[in-house]
Amino acid sequence: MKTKKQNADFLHVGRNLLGWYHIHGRDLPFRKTNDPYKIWICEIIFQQTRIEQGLNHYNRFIQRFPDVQTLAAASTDEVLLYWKGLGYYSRALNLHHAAQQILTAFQGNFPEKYEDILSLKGVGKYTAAAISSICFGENIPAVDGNFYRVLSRIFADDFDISSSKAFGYFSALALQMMPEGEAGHFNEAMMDLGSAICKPKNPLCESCPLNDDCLAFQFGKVQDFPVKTKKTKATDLELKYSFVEFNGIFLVRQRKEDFIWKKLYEFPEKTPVEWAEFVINQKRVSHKLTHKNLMIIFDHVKLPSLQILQKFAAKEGYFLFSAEQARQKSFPKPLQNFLESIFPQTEMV
DNA sequence: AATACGGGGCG
DNA sequence: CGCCCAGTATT
Repeated sequence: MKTKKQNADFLHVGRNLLGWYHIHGRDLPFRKTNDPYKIWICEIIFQQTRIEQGLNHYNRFIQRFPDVQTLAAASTDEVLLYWKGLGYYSRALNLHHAAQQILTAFQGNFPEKYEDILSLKGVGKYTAAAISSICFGENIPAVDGNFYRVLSRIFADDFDISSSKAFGYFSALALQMMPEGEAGHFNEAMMDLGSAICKPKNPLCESCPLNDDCLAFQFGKVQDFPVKTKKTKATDLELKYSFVEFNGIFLVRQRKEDFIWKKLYEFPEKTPVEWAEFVINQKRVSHKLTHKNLMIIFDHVKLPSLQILQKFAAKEGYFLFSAEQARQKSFPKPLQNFLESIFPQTEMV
C-alpha cells in the first residue's frame, strides 16, 4: 500500500523525531566527537552488532589505536586481537587495509567527500552516509535496519526490505523527512528510536513520539512490518580439532583469509594415529554461525615429552603457544571457550 | 540478485 | 530454535 502523504507531513514527522532525540537520545562515547576516524571505527564495529555487545570493544580499540596512523602501523594480529569475539572478522582486516589506504591515497587525512569515503575498503553506502552526515554535515540518510523497520511501520509500507532496491527506496523516503542541515542527528535519532522504542519485537508504541503519525499503529498492524521475504537456510558443518599439549604448551596454526574466522588462530585438525593412546579426553561442542550449525569435536592430547611436540611443530609449520601467548592472539569464540576451560586460572579475554 | 560472513539476545 | 542486529564484499 502506497502512502499519499505530502512533503510537509514528512517533515513534520522528522521534526517530531528530532525533538524526541534531543531529550531521550542515548549518551554514547562516540556521540561526543565529530572525529571522522572515531565515527568510522564505531560504524564498522556496530555493523550487525548491538551497542551493548560492542561498546567495550570500541573503547579498547580507540584507546589502543587512537588515530589512523596508529592503526595503519599496527600488525594484523594485533588488530584482530582487539576484534576478538566480535565476529565478522573481515571487518577488522578491511579496517586495517583502509587505514593504509588513507595514508597512501589521502596523505593520512581522513577523506571528506562521500565518494572518497565510499572508496575505503569495508565502507559501503550506509557507513559512508553515516560518516558524511555526522562528521561533514552532508544531507544523506544512513539507511540501516532501523530505518527499514521505523519507516515501513510509519507508512505501513510493505516494500520488501530484503530486496536490493530497499536501500534506495527508503533513502528517498527518509530524505523527505529530514530537516535541512540535521542529517547527523536525524540518522542517530532513527537508530535510537529503532533501538529503544520501535523494536523488532514488542515495540513500545504507547511511548513512541511518532505514534500519532504511524499508520501501522493506527491500523493495529505494527507486527506486520517490515515485510521481509528472503529466507536463508542453515547448513551443518563438523570440525575436528586436536588440542595437542605438553605441560601447558600446545599446537596452533593460523587460518587463511577465506571461509570463516579469517586469519584467526586454531588447533590442528586431526590426531595422528600414533598419538591415539595419548588422547585423554574428547569434548563435543555445538556452535551456531549465521548460516551454519557447527559441531566441533576436540581431542585433548597430552604428549609425554616436549621433544615430540617441538618436532611436530617444526615439521608441520605450526606454532607452539602457552596460555599467556594465546591470550595475545585472536581465536574463534568456541575455541576461545575451550581454552578458558583448559586454563581456568588464566583470564583469556 | 543471491549468498556468505560471527556472535549474542530475545520471544 | 528462528529472527534480528549501526552492512559489505563477492559471485
